[in-house]
Amino acid sequence: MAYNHKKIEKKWQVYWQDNKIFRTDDQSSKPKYYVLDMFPYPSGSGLHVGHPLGYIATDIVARYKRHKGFNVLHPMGWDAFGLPAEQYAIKTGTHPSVTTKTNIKNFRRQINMLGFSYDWDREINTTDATYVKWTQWIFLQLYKKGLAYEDEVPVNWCPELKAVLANEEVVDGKSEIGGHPVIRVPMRQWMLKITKYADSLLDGLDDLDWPHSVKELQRNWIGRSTGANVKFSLPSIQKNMSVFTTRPDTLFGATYMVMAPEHPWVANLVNNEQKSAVQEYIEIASKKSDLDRTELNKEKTGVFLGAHAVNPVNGKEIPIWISDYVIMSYGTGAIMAVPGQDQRDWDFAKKYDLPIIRTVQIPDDFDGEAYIGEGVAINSDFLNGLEINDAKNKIISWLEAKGLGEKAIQYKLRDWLFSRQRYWGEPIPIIHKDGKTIPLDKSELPLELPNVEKYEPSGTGESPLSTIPDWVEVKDDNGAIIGLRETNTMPQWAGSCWYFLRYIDPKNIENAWDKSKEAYWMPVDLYVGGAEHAVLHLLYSRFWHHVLYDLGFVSTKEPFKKLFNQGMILGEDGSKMSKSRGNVVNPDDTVDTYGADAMRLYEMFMGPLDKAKPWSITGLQGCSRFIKKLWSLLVTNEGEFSKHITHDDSSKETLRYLHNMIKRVSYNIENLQFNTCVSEFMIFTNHIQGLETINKDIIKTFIVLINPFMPHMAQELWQLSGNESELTFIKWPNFDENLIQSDTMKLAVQINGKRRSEIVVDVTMTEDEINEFAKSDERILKYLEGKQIIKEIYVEGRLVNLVVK
RNA sequence: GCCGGAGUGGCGGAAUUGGUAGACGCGCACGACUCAAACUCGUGUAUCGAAAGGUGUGGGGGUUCGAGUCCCCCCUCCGGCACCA
Repeated sequence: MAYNHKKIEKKWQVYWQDNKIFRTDDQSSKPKYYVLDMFPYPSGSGLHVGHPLGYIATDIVARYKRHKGFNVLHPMGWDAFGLPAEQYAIKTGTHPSVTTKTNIKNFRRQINMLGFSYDWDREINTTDATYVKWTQWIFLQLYKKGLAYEDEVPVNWCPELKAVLANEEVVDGKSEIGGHPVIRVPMRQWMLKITKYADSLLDGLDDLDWPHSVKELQRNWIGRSTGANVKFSLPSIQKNMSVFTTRPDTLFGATYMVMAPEHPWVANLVNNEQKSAVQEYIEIASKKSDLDRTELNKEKTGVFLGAHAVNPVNGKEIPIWISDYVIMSYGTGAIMAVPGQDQRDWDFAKKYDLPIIRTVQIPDDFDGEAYIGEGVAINSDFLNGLEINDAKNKIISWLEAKGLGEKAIQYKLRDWLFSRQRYWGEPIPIIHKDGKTIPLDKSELPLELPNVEKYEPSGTGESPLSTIPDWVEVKDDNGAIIGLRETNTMPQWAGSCWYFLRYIDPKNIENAWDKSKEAYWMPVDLYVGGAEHAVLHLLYSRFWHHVLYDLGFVSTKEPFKKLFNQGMILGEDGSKMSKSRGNVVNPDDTVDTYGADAMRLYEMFMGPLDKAKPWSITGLQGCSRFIKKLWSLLVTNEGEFSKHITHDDSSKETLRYLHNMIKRVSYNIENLQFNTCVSEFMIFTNHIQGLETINKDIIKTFIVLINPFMPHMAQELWQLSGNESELTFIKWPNFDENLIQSDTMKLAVQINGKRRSEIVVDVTMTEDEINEFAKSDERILKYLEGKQIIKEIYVEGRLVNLVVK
């Protein structure tokens, strides 16, 4: 009987669901294994074949670990707040929760059709009130710890749309919708003090089993640099200007100072003569969009303020300029310019004819401009002759002793802009009263979204919530207004910062999670998802987790022990799958035609999980062919287990194939190398295809091995073989190294490292015997004629290499 | 520019981490089955050469008995950051 994937896959999916085979016990004497997927945003367009790639991999690991005797937590849920549903609501008036519900239904159907072993009793949805409650609760923990504050920060304001836009809604300085100009305008926002955790987040990376590239990305993003703050006095306004530098050793070479155009002191510093030029420059700089700024990078511009600063090491007066190559938001918004040792300063100095003093000895063969290499200090008074590091230490001590500066650390990382002027997000649980902020009490949570008529932002750029007085105004029993609710909502990142904790205890109404359950399950053992989340999601959720750890709510500092990024599946044309290219492959069609097992198997067979690789319909057909072939090998036309499957003893050769497969498949699953596992199945199948009879126990072992990859067919075969016990929990087989050994082995014989012949020897032969045998080989003899053997190298089970002269 | 990753047959990719390069699959060719085609099965398939043999893992050097694998220089592609002082 030909393999009927539709019937069989449906049958087992219903069986798994009805019998709750994958329901996970909260506590167990078994060791735990927590394998997590990055949960999806349920978009309207559904999945394409690339989306479930990571889910297939984690499902294989989950099923494998169950065979290995682990209590496996493998949940799925929905990151359901987000812009598309809100935009759809603005367009059609459909409430986002309605859209979300529909989309989730479709996503769940698509995910289920692939036969994943999720514990659906733990399904979560970030937009459920029961979930929002705890997202808000965590926000309040951060607030109470002093990590949430309000600040005026620039946002993307589109005057035409009267709306604040997210970065992804701004393309080339214009709104994505309509192409209207977008400018940066300061607005009151909620910020989270992630910078306070910069060191903690940096240090935590060291011990994580994460891709090297992701760790590097996060390190660069945090961007820690060490140096010193140096005080320059500003005589004209009788203030001190502190600047950050990583090269305090070059202080004697600081020949001018540059401030960001937006620096608040500029207005005070500028003299009358320069006033109009400075104002004009500030004007132009403020109008530059981000794109212009990068384009104009090539040529540096700036204006002299007509004021001076005093270099603390030598008392010299140096001119102060403004230029947009200095950023207000890093350090103090001002720099000491050392053109001799910094190329940017060199370029600027050359253009405006400012003095250049080298303070590090350049090598004889140096022909560049600014010199940033190693060398001893020159032109630097008491630092002269010192290597860079020694000079740094000495000048810092000197500055500290005189009260003119100190050692300092700076980060590129900025605080997290946590508020959005949107409807479809978690309301921030804060009440404003008399200029103060009052957090809601836990008992008042969740603070739910009210129904609104319109989803557009209010004309002032505030969220649509601000247009509902009933909701905004908090009244006492007499109806008097005692406060106003915060109308900003949280960003989409909020829900995904802690969802892995809620899976542990999804129905808990007393607490976000039970502490003992958390202690049992955390950390996540394996986390698989796309590389696009390398920084933001993974940094934000680590930040929250570090805070929760410091507050004693969680038992581990780091949430994700091992991280893996699955690669992209490209279209058949080798480019990214997209509707506009028309190269999207739909999993519904694929599963319908070839079945879930074939799709799972093919996606794993395509290549290494982390690499990008193109889809190939013929490749998929190859895997489908393999499944049908294996089926027809084991099952008769009448749908019964084949008569060739007997209790006859297996040949040594077959046992060797089997145990080799067990060894390699086990090792390769542990190392997430699923493509080679599929090869192993094919090699074994090719072998048994040529046999008269096959031992039944061997086939039963084989069924366990393929179960993680092709669970539907494995279950069906398991049932046909007459097994009553549940396949999911059958013990994973061990391999016997002795059975992998053959009686004879093939060795290459090399002359001077070049392969010249091949010999078959008995495994019992000694090294000397093998060497002698190799030397007597007919093809080797002619290479030895008239030569002298100076060395004989035997590599066990591999080769003999004869070095001749 | 800086940081990270990758370059192996016609294609996707293997190679126990220094030991017979090209497993497995796709594609292709030939053969069997068929009136025929599809399916299925079998055989072959890095490359040059009639053969003996030579050459081959982006290019060039090096270490080694032996290099796809280690070291140095260079090229190309992908991802990220982008005046961070």
